Amino acid sequence: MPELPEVETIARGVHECVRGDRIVEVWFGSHPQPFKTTPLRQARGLEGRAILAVYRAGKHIVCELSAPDERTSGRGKHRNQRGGDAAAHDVSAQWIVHLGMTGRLLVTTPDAPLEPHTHARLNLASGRELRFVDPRRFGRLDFLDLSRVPGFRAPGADPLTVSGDVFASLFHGRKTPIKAALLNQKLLSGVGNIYADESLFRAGIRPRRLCGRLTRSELEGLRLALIEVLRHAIRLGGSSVSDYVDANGVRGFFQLEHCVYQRGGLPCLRCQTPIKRIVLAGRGTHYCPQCQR
DNA sequence: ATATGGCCCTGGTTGC
DNA sequence: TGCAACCAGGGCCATA
Repeated sequence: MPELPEVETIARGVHECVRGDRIVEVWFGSHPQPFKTTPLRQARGLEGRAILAVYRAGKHIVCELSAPDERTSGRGKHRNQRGGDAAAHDVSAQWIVHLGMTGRLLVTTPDAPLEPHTHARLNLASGRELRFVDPRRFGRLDFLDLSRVPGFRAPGADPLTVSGDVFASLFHGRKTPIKAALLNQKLLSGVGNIYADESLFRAGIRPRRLCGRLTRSELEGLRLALIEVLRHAIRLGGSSVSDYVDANGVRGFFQLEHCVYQRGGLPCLRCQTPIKRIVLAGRGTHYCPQCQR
């Protein structure tokens, strides 16, 4: 499941591949689930725009788009080109991609074999193609016209840049287990099941501990553990569990460094105690009963 | 207001 | 061996 490190890796890869390219033609599949904005509105909105930048916001991928170039948008071909590219670098729309559980964003050539469950194909002026593939259809696509709505903002703080004070205030006084709070995107945006379990292990904190009962120094330890885990995972290109690959179809390697996630019953890498698996907030949760208190 | 549980989906795994 | 039941889970929604 793509979380912060996987989304960061994909966004960087897509950015490198398609920055400056222009969307010439858009094809969308017939399943309605992936579309927050209707496919027709998204397709009309996307065509003719240049991709200025691609970046991660929480678990979302934001594609920043220029105003449409009337020459390539297919409509308004007869208008004059006064102004030309003057506004080409102003962000006037965003395409938002959330990968859900099994979503992939791939840069391919148009003749690459079409994978099952391909829901979106964006033909680019360079001849490349940007594809959204998602078997389980938990992913979502959205188009934001910035002349009508504000730009995308992640619902919570970014785990990599949040200060110790803000981090502590997010969890202060809450009566929910710390693991559930880590998964709450309105508090921190980007942490999912893998990195919640891994950061709690590295911080030595049991997933069921209530937020309000954690000391300030435990919270600061958790923040630093989280940053360490996320940065390490980004360096290794993310965790390839399920079918995660980056924009070029390359797998990550952080799954080889997991200490607890999906290691239920196996010996703790630090103390050999068997890793426990419980269900918390509806999610499989893994921890070492010896190392985590 | 805040926390919990059901639901959407399909592919891989398990069990008979 | 083959098929069916089960499980995984991010985010959204209804409910307590």
